[in-house]
Amino acid sequence: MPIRNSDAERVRHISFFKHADDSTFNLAMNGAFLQRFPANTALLMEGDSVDFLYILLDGAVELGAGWKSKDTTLAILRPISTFILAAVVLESDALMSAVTLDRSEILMVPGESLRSSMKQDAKFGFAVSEELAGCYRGLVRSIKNHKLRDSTERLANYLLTQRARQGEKDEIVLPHEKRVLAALLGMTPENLSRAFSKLSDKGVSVDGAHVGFSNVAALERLARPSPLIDNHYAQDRNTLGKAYTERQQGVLDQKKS
Amino acid sequence: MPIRNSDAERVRHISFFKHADDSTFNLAMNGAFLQRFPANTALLMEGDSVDFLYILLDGAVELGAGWKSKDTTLAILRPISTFILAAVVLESDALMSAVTLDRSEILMVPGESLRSSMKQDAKFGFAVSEELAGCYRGLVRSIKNHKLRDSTERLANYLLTQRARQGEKDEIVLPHEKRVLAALLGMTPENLSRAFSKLSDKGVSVDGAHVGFSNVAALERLARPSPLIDNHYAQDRNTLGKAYTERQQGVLDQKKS
DNA sequence: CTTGGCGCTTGATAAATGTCAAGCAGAAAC
DNA sequence: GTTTCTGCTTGACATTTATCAAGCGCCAAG
Repeated sequence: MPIRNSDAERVRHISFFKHADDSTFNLAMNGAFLQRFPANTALLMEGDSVDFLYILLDGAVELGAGWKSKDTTLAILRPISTFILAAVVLESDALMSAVTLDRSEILMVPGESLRSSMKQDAKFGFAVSEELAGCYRGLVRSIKNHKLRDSTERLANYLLTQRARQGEKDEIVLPHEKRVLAALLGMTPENLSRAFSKLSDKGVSVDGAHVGFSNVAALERLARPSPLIDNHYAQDRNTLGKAYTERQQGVLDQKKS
Repeated sequence: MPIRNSDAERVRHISFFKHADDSTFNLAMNGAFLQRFPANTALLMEGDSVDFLYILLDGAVELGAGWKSKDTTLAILRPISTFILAAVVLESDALMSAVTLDRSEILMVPGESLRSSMKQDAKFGFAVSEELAGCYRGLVRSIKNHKLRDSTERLANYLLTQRARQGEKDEIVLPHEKRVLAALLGMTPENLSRAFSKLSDKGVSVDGAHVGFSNVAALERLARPSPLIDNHYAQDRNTLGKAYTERQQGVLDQKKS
């Protein structure tokens, strides 16, 4: 069943699709369809072959991985995000699992349609390259965060990043359960609790999913955020894709001025 | 000074360049030049703006990062490898530093030449997309390795990967100093020593840079290698690029058979 | 040949993090 | 309204990893 125009239009002007002319866009959307999933649905398991590019239009998705009896969370996606782009471009198996955290709407775009339109339209292909480059840079920041900071520093920087994304207010709402945040930051739930406690003397207070800040300067002195690791962009810029949010040219200079 | 044909020819049939026809290749190489650096030369620092794609033709390069007073190694490159591809495609600043470990020959390809040739030739652009996808997948494996395994498990898996790359012999040669390996694996040099000691009862012996294996089955039982984290490809396939080495479609099935 | 420097190993100790258990609060199910 | 379940916090203890120091061996410089 061909995709309804209204569903495809939801991504017409987001991320790398905005660089496609109408014929390229229609070629890319050939065979695409919208699917709705309840919460806690496994969309993909590690090692699965991948035939679709997934575009999260509503809800939340957790990308994860496991080994022996350990699991971890590699990313938590919010609308509008694409995922499994690298595996689709390379026609490879998935290296991550994907599970819905909330009830979600996902646009499934056939891999072959995307690859064909990239090979046919160099400008569109270049835009997808930029998106892949942005995804790569996001992962470089993530591994730097893990290798260079301890667990309290990772939490402190996470909170400052969320605060930037949620409008620089004195209170934010954690976008998911704390055990998911613990897995994302690479620690056990018990240690996330202890890390929040450590931050209480930097003015951080917690009430369920609500986190308050009363001494941002002290928190920043501990966190030492760096534009080379942390990416403080506003949340409503998420739909612009990783190519946009990860470009940041000259950002060291911007920070200094 | 234009690049000598003989220098450009060194990359004519490697990695994504092999997908370029002659005119696209010449456009990509427009303004390229070969440079030789002694060991321990800083090629790039984190935050530097990037104007060239670097291609390591000979020697070794360490990609690293620091924060506060901590440093880590993110990758160690062997010939023939490209690096800083994502920053060039996205026209962004470098998120990693690059330093030669040995005396090295590096081909510098202007970023604008590469981007122009990608935009002009969709097939070549697609090949660069595949390379970026491969680089991304390599980083996914790396972060999974760090988040899911302890330091002894990371060393054990590193050794098995090196053994696969060096021809499945009973002895390998570590390709760089142990303190660099320690930084790559995310531990201090003292802990690398202790991890090697822990592996001695799995048949691992060390004599300088030489590592011997006398009980590979025992080592594999501890290491539990997984094709979803580890990439056992032969070293002479390195010149084929990350798109090739990271594709691995259906590899779970291959491993089982 | 001698001296100095560097890489590495080992020991002792400190810090960070994980594991296990218990209890509380709130929400969901009955 | 009651019961059950889940997420989270806190305590106690174990394990992993880092830090600091000392010493050895080898290589480079003089």
